[in-house]
Amino acid sequence: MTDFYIEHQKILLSVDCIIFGFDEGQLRVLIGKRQLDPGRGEWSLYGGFVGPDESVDDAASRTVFELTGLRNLYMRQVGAFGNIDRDPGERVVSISYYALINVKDYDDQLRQEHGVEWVNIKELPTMYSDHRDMIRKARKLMQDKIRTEPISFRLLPSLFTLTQLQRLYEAVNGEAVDKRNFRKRIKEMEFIEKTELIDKTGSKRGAYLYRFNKAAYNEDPNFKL
Amino acid sequence: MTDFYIEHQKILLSVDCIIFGFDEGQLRVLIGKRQLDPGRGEWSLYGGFVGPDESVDDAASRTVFELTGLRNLYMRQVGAFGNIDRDPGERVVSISYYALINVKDYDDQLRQEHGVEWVNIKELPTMYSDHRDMIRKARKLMQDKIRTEPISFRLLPSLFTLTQLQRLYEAVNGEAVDKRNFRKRIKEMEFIEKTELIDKTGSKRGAYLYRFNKAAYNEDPNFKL
DNA sequence: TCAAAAGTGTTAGATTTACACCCATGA
DNA sequence: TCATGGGTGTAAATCTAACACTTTTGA
Repeated sequence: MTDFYIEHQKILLSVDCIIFGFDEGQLRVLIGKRQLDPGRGEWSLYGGFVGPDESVDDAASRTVFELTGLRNLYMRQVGAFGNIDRDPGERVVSISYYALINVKDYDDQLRQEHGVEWVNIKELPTMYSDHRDMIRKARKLMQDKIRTEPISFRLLPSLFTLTQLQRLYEAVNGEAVDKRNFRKRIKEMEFIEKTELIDKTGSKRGAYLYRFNKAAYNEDPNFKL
Repeated sequence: MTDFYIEHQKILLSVDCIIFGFDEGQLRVLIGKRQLDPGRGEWSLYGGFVGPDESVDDAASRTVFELTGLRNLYMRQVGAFGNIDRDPGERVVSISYYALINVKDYDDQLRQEHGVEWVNIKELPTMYSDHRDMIRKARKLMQDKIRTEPISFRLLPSLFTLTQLQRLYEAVNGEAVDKRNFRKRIKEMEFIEKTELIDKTGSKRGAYLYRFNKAAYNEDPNFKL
């Protein structure tokens, strides 16, 4: 490879991952105490550096896989964060991504090994560098997406009740919605299929379980909430 | 500065700028023939490298200033483009930004000196590397923003007619809108002020000129189109 | 038997869309 | 005088938001 741009300086590139999960009616993010200097001990996102032989997207996927053991998650880029002094150690430009996971898919032992915790998005602590900005922006992007694309199901088990789905929307958007109006809109989307299965964990009476039919969605992708 | 992250490799970081303008009823982008190898002669966005002593945002502003001589433009990050082989010369990760300018503010001689042209967004040629993807994504982001924030005025002279404003929306969104309905919505926004001035360049009868009152907007920022 | 969550329709109000004609002027 | 773009209102249709009671069942 020729050095076409030899006169320009290179910069350290990292990725930081905002892992969203939904549990106990709350939207949560995986964060942990930073384990290296500088900033050791501060609350931080999980991240990594971009290697010379991987795309930035791949670096993000790899990092999320290291942390969660999960692949093929819904992931989107949040943006590049490039202030000069954003990293107290050295100039590092970071590109952050958010990912959606079903918390039940995440092995709790693996979580503990990485020293990360599920923190309610409404109760974020002070965080290292610009990580709080990253989370704020990721949340905003995710909110916008979840209204127009059927990605909410990535945060739920493959079978879910309508109440679970509603609670998820409420947690993401930060406000309660009317149960009847919500269900009315869900009924119009044929790719959200009612099964004959009943979930009895959430109530005595039990609630029907629904599933997202991806093939049906692809045939008639009209999603709006 | 200590080398905390010494084991990691650095990467060349560039910025690429999508400059949007509105002229003759068309949404246009500034592009030029690439003047350096590799890819010399291919249609390309104007870009630059991120220096060690500037933030990525600053690098983008600087690059846009080099090209246009304009500062304090409305600029937003489009995202990081980080495929390994996106640059045929060497590994370069690029962060793209879009900017909105009033074409009349851009000195045409400066334009020619840089060898860039205003190209209709609907008639983009084949472009260098992933620049077309950048433009597509920038346009999408801009479309979303222009519905909810009063940034359209950045693409127009400070005095404009309602027909100009309407044509701009039509060009950005790619579809015609009803004149009466459009004007009805404009009238509801008090920060779009009618002046007593008449523009006679667009018609024999002449049309009232309007202006965007930023202070009034800040007091009651309810914009929606 | 009662507490707790599941499930179900209607109506008023607000918003959006469709639509057609007269006006002023310069060429 | 006529071609061109400027300017204006109303009504139907659609969408949104508000609202309350019955059901089931385990404790």
